[in-house]
Amino acid sequence: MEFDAKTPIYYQIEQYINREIIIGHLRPGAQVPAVRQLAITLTVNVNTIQRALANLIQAGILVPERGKGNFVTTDQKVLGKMKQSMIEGEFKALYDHLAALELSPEEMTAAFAQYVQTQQGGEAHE
Amino acid sequence: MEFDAKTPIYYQIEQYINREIIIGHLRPGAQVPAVRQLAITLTVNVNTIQRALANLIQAGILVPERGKGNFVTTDQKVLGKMKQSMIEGEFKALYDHLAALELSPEEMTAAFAQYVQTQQGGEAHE
DNA sequence: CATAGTGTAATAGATGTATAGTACACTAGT
DNA sequence: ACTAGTGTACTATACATCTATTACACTATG
Repeated sequence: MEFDAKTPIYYQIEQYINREIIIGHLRPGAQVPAVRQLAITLTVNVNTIQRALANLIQAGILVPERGKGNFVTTDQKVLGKMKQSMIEGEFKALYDHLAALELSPEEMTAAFAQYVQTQQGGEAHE
Repeated sequence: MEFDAKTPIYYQIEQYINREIIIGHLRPGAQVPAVRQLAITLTVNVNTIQRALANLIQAGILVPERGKGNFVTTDQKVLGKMKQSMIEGEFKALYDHLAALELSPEEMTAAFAQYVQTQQGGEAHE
């Protein structure tokens, strides 16, 4: 997996797992791949996986069962909040930066819509 | 100034100065505040300022004059590219993350437009 | 109870980031 | 010349992040 060199890997893994849950690749109650397996898949050290999982456990998104593994919570309230904060976080980052560039709300939406347009036409997924 | 604890301060300062240039607070040819002054204003160490400026100089956005100070380039081509990549970078980050959440292009633009709406109503600029 | 699969803990070392402090070099004004 | 204002360079220290490695604890299976 590719990581942004400017942000901690453990944090990017947290968000990656959150996305896997939101998409449905990891369903509520499902077992998360073993830490040693994740370490291989994501090409990072087990400790880094562990740190990411510890944060997700702390947040109640994953539930650990000793000797068995880590499982996605079935608490829909927690999952709903997580999804909300994930998406809002993305929007807020863009909004704040565009606001710092003194774009009006109309300009923001128009500019982003135009960008999405360009991505649709020239999809050159490498 | 407030910094995101998850990304290097020097990088956030680079982007801050880029924004100041785009907005027009720093015009082409204008002198950037002295490094020691910036260190006080942004409440960081001089070395951190220095590292950010070094990157901007490397990129041709700032032009150093020994003993005088650092100045914003008057090369419109360089400034244009910088502005373009700044805004595109913001869009790309959001687009990629929303795409990872398997939102369609229409859903993306609609969701962002809706978010901007919510920001307009409840503007509690502190 | 032995074993393989899980998570968990602890240590040591490398690297990146940020701070603190000192020193040097160039420019301009007096 | 002196001085004050610039950038620049270097060392030392502290902390966060990541890796490598080893060890331990719990669960399930045979």
